[in-house]
Amino acid sequence: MQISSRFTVALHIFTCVDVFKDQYKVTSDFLAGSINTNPVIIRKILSQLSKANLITVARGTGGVTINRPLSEISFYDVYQAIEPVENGDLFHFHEAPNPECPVGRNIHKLLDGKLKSIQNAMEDEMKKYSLADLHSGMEELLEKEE
Amino acid sequence: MQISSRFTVALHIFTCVDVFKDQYKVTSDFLAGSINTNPVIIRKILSQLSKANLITVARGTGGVTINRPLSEISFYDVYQAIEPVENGDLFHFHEAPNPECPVGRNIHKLLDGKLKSIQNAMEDEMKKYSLADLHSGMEELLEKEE
DNA sequence: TGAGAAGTAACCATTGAAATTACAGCAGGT
DNA sequence: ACCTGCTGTAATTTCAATGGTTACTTCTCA
Repeated sequence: MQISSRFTVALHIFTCVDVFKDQYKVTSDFLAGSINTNPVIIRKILSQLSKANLITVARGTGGVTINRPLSEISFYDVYQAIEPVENGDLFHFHEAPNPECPVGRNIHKLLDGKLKSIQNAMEDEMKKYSLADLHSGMEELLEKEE
Repeated sequence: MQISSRFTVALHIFTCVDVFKDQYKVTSDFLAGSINTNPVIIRKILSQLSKANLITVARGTGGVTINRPLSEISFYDVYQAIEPVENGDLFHFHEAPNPECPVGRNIHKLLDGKLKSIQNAMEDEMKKYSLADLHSGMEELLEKEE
């Protein structure tokens, strides 16, 4: 099982907006062209990002702007805006284990803390990266191309 | 998106085998009763675990035994046995970004390392927990019940 | 007011998870 | 040698989520 491509698409969107914001008006069609998908898919993701106050999408005229300095938007912020994780739990349990079994009625108490710490390890690492890292990383890559 | 319940079910299975191995023959029906699911689901998971050499399932007579000391089976071992992650990559990309776009043709180079480190953070944390922790944890919980 | 763009509803196809039924194959007890 | 209980596994079904697509409404600016 994988985390849906919407997360990496969102990072792709931010990178595009950052790179092209001065040369082009960055619209959903423009982004769909770079990512090679459908504009409606992009709009749905843009909608999630703007509900999380990370970006502003101009109605009518079109175009995306980023609401905060790049260094103040982490991968985790993007992840949270995009992934509708149930209860915020990464790990899924089989519902309704048997309460008459000593193991069944205690399995949550046994596992919850440990699983949470695994999830936290991942999320904490996500907090270490920001869109500013994407900015500098992309600059380097583009220089190398020349 | 969540990691499938097969992982937590597998941990539940190990706990049951450990707790009940001396009192009962632990069969797929027995396990299905504790977890409250279908025996065939259990057998599929048992099949994955035995292919990974973590357990042995007795044909004919039935019953599950764990192949190694509990302290030598980590959550990560179980996770790897259970989750058929494509290429081992936790994060999914949208296929075929536009190679004519400077961002599109560099997005993988830009993100791959960072995403890998996030995945590694999770997997490393998984390696910190073993079935021995489940054994001691469950003992504590059962004592409290009395 | 018209053009371009976002918002969104309504579909559809595909995929994977989980459940279920059915049956063949195996091993131990009698 | 057979019966019983259990595993292995195929086939099917249901359900939800993802991703794609079309179509239409709404908005803003020139």
